[in-house]
Amino acid sequence: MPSAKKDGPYHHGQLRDALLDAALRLARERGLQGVTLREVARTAGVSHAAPYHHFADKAELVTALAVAGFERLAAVLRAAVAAAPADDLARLHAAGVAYVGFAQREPAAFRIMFRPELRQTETGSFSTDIDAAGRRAYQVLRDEIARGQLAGLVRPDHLDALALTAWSTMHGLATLLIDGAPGWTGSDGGASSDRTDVAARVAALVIEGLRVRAR
Amino acid sequence: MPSAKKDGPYHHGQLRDALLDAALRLARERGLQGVTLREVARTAGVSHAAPYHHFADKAELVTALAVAGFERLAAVLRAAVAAAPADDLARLHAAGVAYVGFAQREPAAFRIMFRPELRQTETGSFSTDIDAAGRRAYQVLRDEIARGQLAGLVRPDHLDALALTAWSTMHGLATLLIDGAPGWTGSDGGASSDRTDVAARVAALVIEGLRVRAR
DNA sequence: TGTACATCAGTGAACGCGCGTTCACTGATGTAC
DNA sequence: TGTACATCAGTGAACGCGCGTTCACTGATGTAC
Repeated sequence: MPSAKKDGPYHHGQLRDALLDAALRLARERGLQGVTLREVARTAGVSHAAPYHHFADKAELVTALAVAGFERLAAVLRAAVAAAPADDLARLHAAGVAYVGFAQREPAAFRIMFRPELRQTETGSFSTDIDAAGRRAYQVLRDEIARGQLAGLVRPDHLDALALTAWSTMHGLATLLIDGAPGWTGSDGGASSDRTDVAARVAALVIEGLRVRAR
Repeated sequence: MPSAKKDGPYHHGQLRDALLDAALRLARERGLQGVTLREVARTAGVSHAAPYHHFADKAELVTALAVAGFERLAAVLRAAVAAAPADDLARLHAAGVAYVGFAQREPAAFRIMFRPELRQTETGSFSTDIDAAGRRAYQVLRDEIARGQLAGLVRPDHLDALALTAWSTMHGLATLLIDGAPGWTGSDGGASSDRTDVAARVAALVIEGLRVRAR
């Protein structure tokens, strides 16, 4: 037990970040309904009123968490694309696999990012911040498909229809894998290596559908 | 104001069903966090302790809601398949479009069905009932793909990999459409007819990927 | 056809709980002179 | 280098709230004889 935590200074210094960390940890360990403002403060070692010096209310804290999640996702996708060879549609495939990998590595963040009640304000509109952060992640996928079209590998259909198809597939797979798909039992009964394989197979199949017919 | 409701008999008679109806209505109108046992009872016009004569606890009520949802989904998919022509892969396409249509018509039920915290018991295992009901819905999709393989239209890959790809795509599209996809703005800016079109286009594209290459 | 009685399906008060938020406060920090 | 003072970032008590669940109860129903 670190006494530094008990005897810490009156001013925390990094409380905003510490609260976000604590909230994410709670989401991971106890699920989304375990993320309460009071418990977040407790976890960060601070009184339950302290967060109000950094966030207007609970919604603002959770929104910040979602924005940070989308930024990490975009970074993961960009890294995957950059690491893959430029030939054929390997980069698009890598982005798809990375999307599912992110969801599997950070299921709590992934759920927060797409939970509608966390994105809608009381008036029913959407948080601009989350929308912008989401756009930056979507853009990575979209750009790779556009690149594929220029290279003559992807059919010249409407770009957003193609991108939405690819996104839907990987998004659906990610949610089914992390939330459990009722009624679906993996072919191999859940071998541990199965999951990354499954993302690669699914990504390959959906890319087949986007590909131009005549090679 | 129907006096029949005020002067109703002491015994309700259909309380179990009335509670499920009330819960679904609340989910529709106020979101999932608006579904509390007390409010459900209030909506059904009954005291807050009455539900305990029909459900062991809140989780049991919500589980029943999820099971009913999967049963309706399976029925919708079967109907769509039955109504479509048997040629080519029209039936598979119809099932895909119907899946998204169900989610759009019943977003509240759809969310309940796939909410993991509603399916997991305290011990971490899954509700057998929900799993069985989910399997019946999945089976419709799976059967159509198997049929496509027999007809030589779908590639002879592992059946569950193909079915998971199709399911993932339509499931992902459904969730992105009903929960809002951060950063995605539909090409047409959200024309009302766009949504059913988009499901048809996406379904067609993913089916392309499942199709055998050499015709 | 009546009556006794078990069972079923409601009621309403009460329990303990943790939540989000507000408020007056206090200790620490930094800046002007 | 010191001192006054504004500002910042914490504290802890308190607010009102609605929740899930339990309990002793009571009214209604159905069955045996």
